[in-house]
Amino acid sequence: MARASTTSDVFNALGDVHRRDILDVLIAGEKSVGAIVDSLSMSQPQVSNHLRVLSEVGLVKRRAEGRHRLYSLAPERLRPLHDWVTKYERVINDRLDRLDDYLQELQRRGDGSGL
Amino acid sequence: MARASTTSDVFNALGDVHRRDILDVLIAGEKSVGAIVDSLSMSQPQVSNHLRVLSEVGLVKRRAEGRHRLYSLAPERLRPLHDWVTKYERVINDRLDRLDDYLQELQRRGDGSGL
DNA sequence: TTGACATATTGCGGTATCGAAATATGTTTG
DNA sequence: CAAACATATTTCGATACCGCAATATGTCAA
Repeated sequence: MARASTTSDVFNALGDVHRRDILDVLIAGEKSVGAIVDSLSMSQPQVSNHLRVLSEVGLVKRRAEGRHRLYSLAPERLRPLHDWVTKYERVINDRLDRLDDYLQELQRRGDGSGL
Repeated sequence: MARASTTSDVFNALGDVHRRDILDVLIAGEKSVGAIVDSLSMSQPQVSNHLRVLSEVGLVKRRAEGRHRLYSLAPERLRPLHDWVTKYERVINDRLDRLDDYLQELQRRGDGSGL
C-alpha cells in the first residue's frame, strides 16, 4: 500500500522541503508563480509542479489574473498538522517540568557529588 | 536531489501515517516492539523498520531490557515541526479575524443582497 | 547447549516521487 | 493574426520508499 500520496496527505505533502519553502514564501501574501521562482532557486516547471501538489492537497488556493496565476495560503488545511503537534505539547512540557523538578531537587540538596 | 531522506528529515519521516500511528501509541509511554505490534495492525518487521527510521531521525529513544527493546518518545525532536506550524498560526488567526470583521460589517449594513 | 522468544535485518518486486528538458496551453499586446 | 509572455504538462531516467517473506541476531530458561 505504501504511503498516502503527496496530493492526499498533508503530512506527506510537507515531506518535501521545497514545498515548505514555497509555503514560507507565501506567508508574506499572495504571489505569482514567477515571483515565487524569483524568490527561490527553483526552475519554473518545478515550482509549478510543487504548486500543483500543494493545490491538490488543499494547502494553497489559486486565482487567475490575466496571464498570471496568483497563489495564496489556505492555512486552515494545516489544522490536522497543528492538532497533531498539539497532542505532543503536553508530553514535551511534562518532560521539561520533570527536568525542572529534578534540577530544583539537586539544588535543594546542594550536594557536591561532582556530577 | 529529490527529498531529504526519511531518516534525516523529521517532516519526511512523519509523511508515513504508520509512523505517526506508532508515535501516537507511544504517547501513553514507553512500550516494547511487541506491545506496539499488538496495538496496531502491522507486522513485526514493519514496526521494527519504522522504529528504526524514527530512531535514526531522532523521534524515539531505545532502551534494552532483557530480550525486549523499549521505545519511548523523544518529543524535543518535534520542535522544528512545532515551530514551523507556529509560524502559520498568525496567518490562520489573521484570516479568521478578517472573516469576523467581514461578517460584522455585513451585519452592520443589514443589507439583503441575498449573497 | 538447546529451544523458545523478541527483535532486527536483508532481499525483492512494485510504486511514488523527484529534477530536468522539452513542449503545450492560454493570455496579452501590437 | 503573430509574437512575446506566463504558466502548465509531459516524458524520461534515477532514486527512495513501502510491504512482505525469509532469515539472522541476541537473550533467557531448562
